[in-house]
Amino acid sequence: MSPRKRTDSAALHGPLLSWYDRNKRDLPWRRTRDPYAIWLSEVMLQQTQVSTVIPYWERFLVRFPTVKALASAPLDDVLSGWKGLGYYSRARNLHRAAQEVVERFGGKLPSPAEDLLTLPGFGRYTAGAVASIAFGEEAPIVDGNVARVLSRLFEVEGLPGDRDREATLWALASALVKGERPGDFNQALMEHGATVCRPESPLCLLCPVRDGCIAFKKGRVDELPPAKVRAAPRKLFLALAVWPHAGTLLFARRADKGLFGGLWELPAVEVEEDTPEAEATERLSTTLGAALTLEGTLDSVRRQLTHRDLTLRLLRVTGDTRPSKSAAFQELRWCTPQEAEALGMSTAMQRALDAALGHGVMGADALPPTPSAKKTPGRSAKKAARG
DNA sequence: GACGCGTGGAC
DNA sequence: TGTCCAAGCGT
Repeated sequence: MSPRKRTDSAALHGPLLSWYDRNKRDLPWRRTRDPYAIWLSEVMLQQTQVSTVIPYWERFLVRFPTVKALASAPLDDVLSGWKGLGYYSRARNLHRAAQEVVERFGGKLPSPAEDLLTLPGFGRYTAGAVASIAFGEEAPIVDGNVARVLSRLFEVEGLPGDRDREATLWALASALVKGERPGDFNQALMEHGATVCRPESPLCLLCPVRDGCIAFKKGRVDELPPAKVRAAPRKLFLALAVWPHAGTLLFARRADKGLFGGLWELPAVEVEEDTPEAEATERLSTTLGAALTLEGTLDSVRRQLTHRDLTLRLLRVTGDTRPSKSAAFQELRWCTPQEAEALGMSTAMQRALDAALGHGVMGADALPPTPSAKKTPGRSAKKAARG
């Protein structure tokens, strides 16, 4: 690090911190000093917007108030608490990490960041965030916000993922965080990126560190950082078995790895776009180890993920022998629609289930779909949270 | 180092 | 409606 950069670092720390004190949003995890609650917020915020996280964070803490409570809860309950939040391996890692914290550290999150890094789900960012915010350690962080802010301030070139670029950003963040209130400073950097130094139409006129910003000086704010190149989503077609019996439907738990890992679903097999329904039914029969009869088809449910273009085809089936286990799934279970609400399930599968129930597959005397399954809750809370 | 992994909001 | 994105981690 050159002397020039050190000077810049010192000149940025104070202004960003005092800007943060005046302008920070009132977010619920900024009202606690509980390391566990702060940790939870950091995990939920990975690749997820603040407004989405707020209601999840609050509900999750009511349900699992301490590390020990989380560690002793069944994974199914944890995944159910995570339902709809996405990136479900975060929930599995969080659960495993809580158990390790109990076993290895007596139920209290360890410090420094180096120790946190040994726990599942802790990468360099999350370890630095928890270490600085919860424990006051001078640990650097670089997330998408910080990368953008520092790229502009210091005119850091390179695409996201580039080795030299990442090293430069971490070195800058490391130099900058030295000083008073490292946790608040790290949050100031992110808050600044989220609200002022935004990806699109940054508010440079309101920027507290504009005078030191090389990109602003050179008119390159719109060029830095370069947008990451995103691969086109691949198409994925799944055939789902909708198998009603005595007020229940058959559900299956997916393998832990991969898409929707460990979550429950209407039993699914991957098919091709042009796979005939009869053949899809055959494959479901094989997968479930039970002879199925195709009774009819319901609509398809489409769902756009970042990396997948998902089409779920609902096949209404019956069979004489009802399986209770299958080699293809971790677990099978016959559940009423009400019982299914407590299962960890992706939003995509929830939509498919809602569609099936909406078509009356349970028969006339079945319960109607519950209101909670129909629309996203908490709209007003989300709006209020935007800064 | 590249890729797989979700979702709802913004525009 | 389509497109892009947002406080990363694991493999």
